Amino acid sequence: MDDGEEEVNSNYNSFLRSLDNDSFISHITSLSQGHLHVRSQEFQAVSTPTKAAATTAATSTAAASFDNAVSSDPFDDSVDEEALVRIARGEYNPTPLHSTQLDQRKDLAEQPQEQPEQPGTEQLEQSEQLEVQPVKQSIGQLHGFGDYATYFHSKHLKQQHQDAAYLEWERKRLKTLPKPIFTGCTIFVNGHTNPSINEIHRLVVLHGGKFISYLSSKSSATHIVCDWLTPRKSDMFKNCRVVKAQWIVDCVEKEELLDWKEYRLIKEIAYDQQRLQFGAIEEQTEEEEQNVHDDDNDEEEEEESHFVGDSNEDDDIPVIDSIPEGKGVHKVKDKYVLDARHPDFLPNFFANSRLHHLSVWKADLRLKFLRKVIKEKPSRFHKTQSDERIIMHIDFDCFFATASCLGHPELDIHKDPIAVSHGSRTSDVASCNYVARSFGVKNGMWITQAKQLCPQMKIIDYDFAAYEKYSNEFYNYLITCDCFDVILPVSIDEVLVDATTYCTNHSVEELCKTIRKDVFTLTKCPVSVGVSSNVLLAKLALRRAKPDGYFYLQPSETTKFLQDVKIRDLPGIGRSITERLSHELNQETVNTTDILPLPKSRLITLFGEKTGTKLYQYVRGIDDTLLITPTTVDRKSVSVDVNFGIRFEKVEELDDFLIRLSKEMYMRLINLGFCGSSLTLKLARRRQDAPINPPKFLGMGRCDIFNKSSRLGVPTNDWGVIGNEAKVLYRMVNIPVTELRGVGLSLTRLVDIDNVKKNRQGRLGFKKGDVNDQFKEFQQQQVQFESKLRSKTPSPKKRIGITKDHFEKRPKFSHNLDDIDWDVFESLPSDIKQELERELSRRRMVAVKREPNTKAYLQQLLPTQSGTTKYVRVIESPTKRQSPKKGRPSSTKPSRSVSPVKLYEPSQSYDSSVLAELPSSIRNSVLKDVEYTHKVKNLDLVPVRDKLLLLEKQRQVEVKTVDEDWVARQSKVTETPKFLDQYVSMRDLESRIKEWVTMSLSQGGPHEDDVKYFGEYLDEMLSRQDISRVLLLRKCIDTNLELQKSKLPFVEESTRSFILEGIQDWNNQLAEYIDPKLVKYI
DNA sequence: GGATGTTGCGAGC
DNA sequence: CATCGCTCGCAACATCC
Ligand SMILES: Nc1ccn([C@H]2C[C@H](O)[C@@H](COP(=O)(O)OP(=O)(O)OP(=O)(O)O)O2)c(=O)n1
Ligand SMILES: [Mg+2]
Ligand SMILES: [Mg+2]
Repeated sequence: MDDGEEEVNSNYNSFLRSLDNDSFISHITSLSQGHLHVRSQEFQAVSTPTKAAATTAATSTAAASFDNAVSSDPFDDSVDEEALVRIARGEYNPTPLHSTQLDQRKDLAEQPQEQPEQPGTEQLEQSEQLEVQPVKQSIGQLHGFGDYATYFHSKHLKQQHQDAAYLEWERKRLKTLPKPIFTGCTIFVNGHTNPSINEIHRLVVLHGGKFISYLSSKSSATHIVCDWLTPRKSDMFKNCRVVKAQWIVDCVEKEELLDWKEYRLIKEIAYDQQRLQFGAIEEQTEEEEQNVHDDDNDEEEEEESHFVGDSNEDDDIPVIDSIPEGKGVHKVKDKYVLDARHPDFLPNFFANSRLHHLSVWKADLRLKFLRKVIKEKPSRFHKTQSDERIIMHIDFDCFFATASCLGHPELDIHKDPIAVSHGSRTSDVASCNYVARSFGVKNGMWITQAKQLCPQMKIIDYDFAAYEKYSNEFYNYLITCDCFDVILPVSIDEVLVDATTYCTNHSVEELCKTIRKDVFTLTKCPVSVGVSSNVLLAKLALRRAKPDGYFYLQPSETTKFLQDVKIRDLPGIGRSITERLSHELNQETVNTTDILPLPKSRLITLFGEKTGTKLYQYVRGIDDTLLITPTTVDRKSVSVDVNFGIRFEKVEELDDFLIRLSKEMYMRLINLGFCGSSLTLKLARRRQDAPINPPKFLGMGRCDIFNKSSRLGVPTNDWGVIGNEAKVLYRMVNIPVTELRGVGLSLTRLVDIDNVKKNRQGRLGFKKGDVNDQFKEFQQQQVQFESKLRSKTPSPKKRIGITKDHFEKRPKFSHNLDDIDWDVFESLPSDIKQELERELSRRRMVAVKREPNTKAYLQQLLPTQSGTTKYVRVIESPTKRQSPKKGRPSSTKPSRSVSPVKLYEPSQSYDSSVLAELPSSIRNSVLKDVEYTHKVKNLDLVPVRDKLLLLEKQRQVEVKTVDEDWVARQSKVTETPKFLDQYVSMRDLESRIKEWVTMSLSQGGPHEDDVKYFGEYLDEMLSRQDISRVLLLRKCIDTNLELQKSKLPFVEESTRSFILEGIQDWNNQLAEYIDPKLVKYI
């Protein structure tokens, strides 16, 4: 609408931002003295020639409106033009609407007749024939109405139907059915198990249980059967009942439903597990009001007490997925929608946050590949670094979309437009396939917009477990195929490899083809490959390779290739630099060629030493980044951020949330083995011009970011310390809780937890009196805190309060805010005033504005020693600044002298330090005790400590030193299991197999025991999800048998038939012992 | 001028 | 009716001594 207005303001704002604090205040002062015209003068002076200013204005408006149109989404995937061209050429057929629908209908109609991969037993096949008709009909009908959303429901029903038929069949066969021990249980099997998924399926159904073959947010399982979980999945399933497959077997054998907890798979994360041991005694204490308020998982809670009370409730087994309604502080509209006030919000959020998963996956991968390097001989590293290298950048095509789609056989990824998303409206499109992209849909878009562009687009669910699985396959393959000097994971779907050595005597193109073919065979997901001589060019080549292709950018073609590359596409060049450059060059889009004329020195002045140099080199296709796997994990920080669902009304709600965040942080720290000594609280505050409710449901909208950090003194992972420090930090930035849209914690200055332990031990050894030690730390904290309080002295109110912080950090202003005449300021034109206010607020120069009743604005809620809480009113003063160094005598705090302030949540302070001293292997298992202590408010901490020490003693056997053995066991993905008690590489295994096959054929076939052992070995690999290797080894046998067969014409006739018999024997044994294990992976 | 802290940007996305 | 907008490192800049 009023574009002109917008334009001016946007530019005015960037002008304001470009000023340093001093000039900024000076600017306000001059304004508030009435010189309104100064504004435009200054403005133009800064933004260079007038014409430039005009263009900039145009660009930034364009950018702004683009922003609005696309969503306020921070990501910015640009359209892949190349891909669109391909699509237009028909290589990626975007089928017209009607024909798409027809195709779908056809696919779906056929679907029910296809044999489902899952229930592979003959019984099920028979049952299929018994009763499939009605189901088929119902599916057909649903299709008729085009209701694909319910398709899976009916698929589910179909399975139930099959199961019923199977049961019927068994009844006829056996005349009677076994005891229905699993009545009321709904079982889901995850990954490879022993017995197999099919067998479990059969057993469960046979014994009265319900079996489901996939978990969705809508379906619900009472138990998840699983023998091995990736760490990531442990996280996903941490609130579920995950049991080992043996549970099923034993239940069946004993003919009763055994306590699943005896078979629990996830031990380390379930806080409450240990409670059974205490529960009998302390049952009453824990159902106090504290419990209701402070519990992280009410559902688990109840369930546990049921079991303690004794198992008489087969019928009302709580359901894993059900969201607890009603109790506690949560926001229910029509459905269960939690905001950050609800205790279940956090685990739920992280379990479903794609960005969280992506981040964690990335970190995990780095760690894994680091370990690989440690294990490997370093020889490869020193190889010819100076030569021209072959760098490949490999990336899955629309990864989430493809992977999720594999769980939706009724959809055709090549024809149907598909997007992965949680919901509708303002839900993000995480990934959309290339058909959807041909309509203009992009990753990161909101559903509303995507639907506008492509109304028939199908939305499918996330399937994080699948992404992990395919990625695992992918990475394992890369390791296994042994062609790379370096493998550097970039993300879950993306990797950089150095193939120089291999390509000295192999064709690059062939390698690309092979990789693409193999990965597709393994995962059914296409990857694209970009190849060139350095990381930069490989990355750029990848863009051209997509989708489903490869592109080899020869060094000689670099210059030509770079001509069409926009600087935005260069790695390391983001939005900010792009904007500044387009401003600088006075043109809308900037190509690499536009930068060529600029001298290096100019780029350096503009963007700084490093960035300038990098830019200078990149536009010339130069990139000397060495592709070397880092050899050390030197993590610098651990952080937990939530910028979704943050809606608080009361400070206490935030306090509770901060504690929960700290616990999350604590868990991560424990898992990573770090303590840290510097804490930063990051807050996102609704921008004053942003609506209270941002366009995105429960989103953050446009915000200003505030950071506040403090030294903790000693490295810690204690959630009590972290949480309470966070509360203190919050009280130092004066932001009303209602304005918060995002909260994050970040711990830096990390120290390896074992070092902390070592230091502590050293100290303890010297002093012995550990409790005193603790107390001293405690006091020290208190002193710190008191001095913090003291530095805030009450003083006469100002019209606009300035935080003490401001003065501490910027004491040398020549222009003080006090120079500003606020009355004149108030009378400035409202748009200008607004911009100034926003900028003031962004610079944290304004504490609280427009809050007439700010008298109590800084309430300090602190737990006191007695357990009650006290409110301390603090009014910050802009005029009086204490010298921060000298702790001043305690004169000014009348209100807060009664009792010493306790900095910690009840519990925590003691046991956590004990915890830090435990060997990492048992640390996890004691967490629940800590949690327990907290819950029951057991103030007698000594027994807990004793208990921990005892536990440590008991477990001491398990605590191995770090030797070759240990290292080998750490990396599940990259290692092969021990073969005949030896550590072996894939190469070793392959040559052994060759030997074995050759040798066995001279004896008329393999020994049965050997085949069985081989089978067990594969099982072991399978349990590590190492499917590609397993298949490789299996294939290796075939290859060698083929090899022997091919030699047959050259041997004597008698030998020939003998060998043929041997081969036959091989095949028989493989079919009996090996292939059944693999059938579902082929 | 170096050590140290804070902020903003960019990478995954 | 909704939705799951995270996490890390580095470079530039600010400040302190
Ligand atoms: N705004 C975004 C962008 C990506 N992703 C997720 C989903 C993607 O599948 C995955 C990988 O990101 P890519 O950038 O590799 O995008 P795609 O793999 O989806 O597409 P392509 O690589 O073919 O461009 O990350 C996301 O959640 N949100
Ligand atoms: Mg991808
Ligand atoms: Mg990617």
